[in-house]
Amino acid sequence: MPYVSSTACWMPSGAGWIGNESRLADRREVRGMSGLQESDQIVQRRANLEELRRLGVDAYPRRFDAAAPVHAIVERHGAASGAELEAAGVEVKTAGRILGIRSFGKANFLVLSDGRERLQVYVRQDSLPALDFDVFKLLDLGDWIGVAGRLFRTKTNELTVWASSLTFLAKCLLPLPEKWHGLQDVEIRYRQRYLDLTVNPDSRRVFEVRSRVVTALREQLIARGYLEVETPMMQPMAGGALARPFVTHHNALDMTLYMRIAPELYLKRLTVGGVERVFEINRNFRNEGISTQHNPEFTMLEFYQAYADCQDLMTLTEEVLGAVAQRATGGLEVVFGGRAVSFAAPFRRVSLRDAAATAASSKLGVTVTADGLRSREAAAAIAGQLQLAVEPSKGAGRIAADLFEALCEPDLVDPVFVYDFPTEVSPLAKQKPGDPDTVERFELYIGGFEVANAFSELNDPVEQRARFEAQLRNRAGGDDEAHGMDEDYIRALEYGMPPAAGEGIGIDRLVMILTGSPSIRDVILFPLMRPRAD
RNA sequence: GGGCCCCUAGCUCAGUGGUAGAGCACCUGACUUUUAAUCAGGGUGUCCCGGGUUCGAUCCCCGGGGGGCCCA
Repeated sequence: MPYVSSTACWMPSGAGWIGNESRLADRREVRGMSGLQESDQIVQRRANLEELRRLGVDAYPRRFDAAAPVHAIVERHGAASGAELEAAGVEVKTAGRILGIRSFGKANFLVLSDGRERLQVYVRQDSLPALDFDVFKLLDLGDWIGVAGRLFRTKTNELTVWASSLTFLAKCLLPLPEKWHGLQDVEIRYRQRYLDLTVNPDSRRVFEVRSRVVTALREQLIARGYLEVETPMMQPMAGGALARPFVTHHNALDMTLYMRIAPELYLKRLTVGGVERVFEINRNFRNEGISTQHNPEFTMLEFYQAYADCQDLMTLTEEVLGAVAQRATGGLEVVFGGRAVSFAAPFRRVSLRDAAATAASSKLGVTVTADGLRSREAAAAIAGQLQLAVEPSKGAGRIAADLFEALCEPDLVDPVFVYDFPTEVSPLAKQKPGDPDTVERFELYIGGFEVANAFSELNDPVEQRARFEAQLRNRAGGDDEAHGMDEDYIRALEYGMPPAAGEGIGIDRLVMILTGSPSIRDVILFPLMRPRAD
């Protein structure tokens, strides 16, 4: 950062400022000596700030009574003709950041933005108090101002505020990205999201859709009688999913804590406690790689419903996601990755082993059936053809799940429920009657990746202990994502958990699809980045 | 973790083994309904960092940093 050296602009007026000319001269000297320098644009902006203070203007005032935000004015009067505006004599008072200045001497135009809409302001010397016009002359792109005046339309039919007063609200000391191309550099867009939001209107829209998605999900569940709760994000052991946790430490208790990888086991404890319908929307943390579909912290909705099973949740999911898509985007159809995606119910349904067997048969030219994948030898042979790692600790179930991921996932664009998961990869789900190798579980795929995961919850404490013990054997066999033994959770089950089904929905991925965003980092305001070595 | 690609002005991007350019932004001037305003003049830079090769490196080589995409 070349421009952090001077603190002069933060000092009270006159306390340390040495004037623009000498400042410039100073800079030229400094350049050769230390390498530290400020661009002319920053010097100019600081000079304008000091000049404002010299005029007696409070450069950082407390408040401003904006009667309406810019977007409200545009929405309310955007359709009115010039004659209608003139007849009505519409006075407005609003505020925002200046994103454009077109100056003609005595006639001047500003573009004022509230982050959602832009509104033109007409500034002419003979319509403003003298001081306000002096302030106008010192404005830079990016400054925050308040404006009052009458709405009219220019010769080119642009809705415009004819300013009768102009109030300085805050200074922009650093130059903004270019107005036409916006901010393209994804690294700056993620690291300095405020700049992205300032100059790229599409970025703001993504996060407005995201907010509507979360609101709609919450409303859908509350309307169905669910209770919203918050459960621990720092846990003595990280369970409820197969993933590596982040580790931290509590000093006063001198104990190791893990950032949660899922809220599942706590929400199910609430089911034991008689909360028949419960949900939580919050962050999970998984210590794994970063990709266009993975951020180390991400937002999940998890919900549990007593007396329901996996099948019930398929229906519920179709209803809820349809309502969310409608609410967030205004329709059931979106385009993701250049392909149409429809949220219209019913969603297609296919069993995991069927999907894997069909894909293996057509893509690899082998003959394999869903039942064939129950044999470890058959499954391993196919995995070998795909150069997938087949560790000795992996049974037929894990290999079948690997095959499904490798062969099927990218093709699942329209929503599809993949059901009947191997028990081996589902330590918390209830087995199918008469089929101990398979659990009542589905994952919902949209746009080529997993968006939701649900199952009939295993509530038999003896079977749960056996599943945890199997996981411990996987861990001993080298699987560091295997689940640990959670005695406290088993004790809760021993008190009796009603039959229940539960589901998790990845909010970030759902928003990616609904906004057509190719990377999860486009829908997370501040994605994790390596720190810059400044 | 592996492969490929990127890093040049505030931003968007060109470019070359001879110390760097355009558009916007910025500065000076003109202009009373413009809107990517226009016109005239002005280039504002640690070419990501550190080594190496070379008379000379932003460019070539090696190492490092940050980012992107694909794969695991």
